[in-house]
This record gives sequence, structure tokens and C-alpha cells, in this order.
Amino acid sequence: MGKALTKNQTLVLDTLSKADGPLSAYSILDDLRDEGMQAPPQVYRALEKLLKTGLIHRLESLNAYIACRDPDCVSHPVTGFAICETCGDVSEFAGEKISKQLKDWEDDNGFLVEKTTIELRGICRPCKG
Amino acid sequence: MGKALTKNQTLVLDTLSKADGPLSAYSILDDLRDEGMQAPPQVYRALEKLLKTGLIHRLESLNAYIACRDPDCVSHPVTGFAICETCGDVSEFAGEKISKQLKDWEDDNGFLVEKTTIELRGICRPCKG
DNA sequence: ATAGCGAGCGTTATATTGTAACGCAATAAC
DNA sequence: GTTATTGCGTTACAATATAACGCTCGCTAT
Repeated sequence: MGKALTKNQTLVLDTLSKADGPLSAYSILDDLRDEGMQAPPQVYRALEKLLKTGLIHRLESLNAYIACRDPDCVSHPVTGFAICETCGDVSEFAGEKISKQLKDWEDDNGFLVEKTTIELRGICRPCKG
Repeated sequence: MGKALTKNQTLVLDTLSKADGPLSAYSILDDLRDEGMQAPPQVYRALEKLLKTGLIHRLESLNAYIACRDPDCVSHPVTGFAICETCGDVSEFAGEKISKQLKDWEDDNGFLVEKTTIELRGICRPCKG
């Protein structure tokens, strides 16, 4: 049972959910000026909470954030992202099989993973034409 | 046959090679003040070149750079990194098998990959004790 | 009830990371 | 030798992120 979101957290999540692509923290801030969001820490605190609860993801290679679209994302071992350099579209995928290979490496090397980042940069099918 | 590196490129590569962990662009700059490096663009331009030639890697989740330690890194399909949150140590690994799973996904989805980022954050064996 | 705790808020200021743009110098290509 | 390319040094700035302070609110253990 996750607790209800606060006003700021809801504003940030809604903005990300409505966006059709990843947004930077500062563009979220700009979008929410009229809603009372005034300064970066307010956005970053909301983002931090939403990240912790898994409602959004951070794209490390873009310094940007995106709402999670996978209803049962948390049940997947790892999540990957394919980012199109041309149109900016981002696809989220569940790395069921990849996870197994990673787990093997972790076991072999005694590494205890807390967070996994998988990001593919390239050209999506529609943009390839 | 790679071309010879310039003075600045050599300085940056040497700094990264001597470091026992990832360095930020600005800490490289600080290390090289005495060698004549004065401003960020000089460092960033050297980093850009070294990245392109595969002599160093960028750790997206750290905004930091590290010298490549894998002699035949370029021959591997994808490279992954395991980053210890405790000691800061970074292990580079070749994702031979992972690459296959990724390729399957790419083929299924018609996505043309240009660059792959795989980074594991966690605790390394020595730090687990 | 109430005192304390934790989480979040609003704010100011600052730290960190990365680029744009200029003119010049060295090098490589023809 | 002229011409393209690449890199250099510099100034200025943009973009991303955090520190720190004091305040409010809701919870909960005494």
C-alpha cells in the first residue's frame, strides 16, 4: 500500500504522464510555474520520491525523466530503454532474458546489484523508414 | 592504425589511466592546471576524441570518465560496468551473452542501435565482506 | 494532550556539469 | 603552395543538481 502522493508529486507525475517523451527537471519546472512550482528543489524532491516508488524512470544518458508506462514494471527484474536519436521516442522494455545473463555475471563476481541501467541509443523503426 | 594523440588528449588519457577510479571532467581539469589546461572546453574536447576512439568510457550514471582497461574492448559487442557504491571501484565487463538478448530485441523491434549503456550500481564482493 | 519525529514544503544561494562561439595555429590533403 | 581539417586557447554562458535553513503538518509513543 503506497501512500498517497503530495500535491507537488502529483503535479510532476501528471506532467510526465502527459508528455509524449522524456522531460528534463527544468522543463518540468517551467511547465509548473503557474501551478506554484517556483524552484528546482521542489521538482527534484518530487522526482526523487517518484523514482523511489517506481512511478517514473530516470534516463541517465539524457539527464531526463519519463513516466513509467509498464503497468507491472516493478515485477520485472530489469527495465531497459531504447531511445531514438531522431524522433526522441523512448520505448521501455522488460529485460527478462537479459536479466538472467546479468545475474550470472553478478553471481560469478559476487556483486550485489541495487540498480541496473540499460539504455540503447539508436534509430527506431519508423525513423528508419 | 589510430592517429597519434595530441598533447591535451595525452594529458587527459594519462590522468584517467593513473586514476584508480572514474574522474569527473572538472577533476581532470584540476589535475591538469599545472600542465597548462585552463578551461573546460580543452578537457571536454579531449574527452570527446578519446571517447570516439574508444580509449575511454563515459559512465552515464556518474557523469564521469574512466580509462578503458580492456585491451580488446572494441571487439566486444557491448561493454558493461559494475560500479560499487561503497568503494567507488568500477569493473568493466564484456557482455557477450547479454549482447545476444539485446540483438534479439533490436531485431524484433526494428531498432538500429548505435550505442549501448549498461551500468550496474551495487556493492562489490570485497565491500560485502 | 503533548512532545517529539519524520516527511514534505518554500526559499535562497551555490555547486557541478557541459557548450557556444570566436579567432588563431598546426597539421594533413591535394 | 594553397586549402581543408583539426585542434587550441579563451570568454562567456547554459543546463543540471544540491546544500542549508526554518517552517508546517500528521503521526505516534509516552
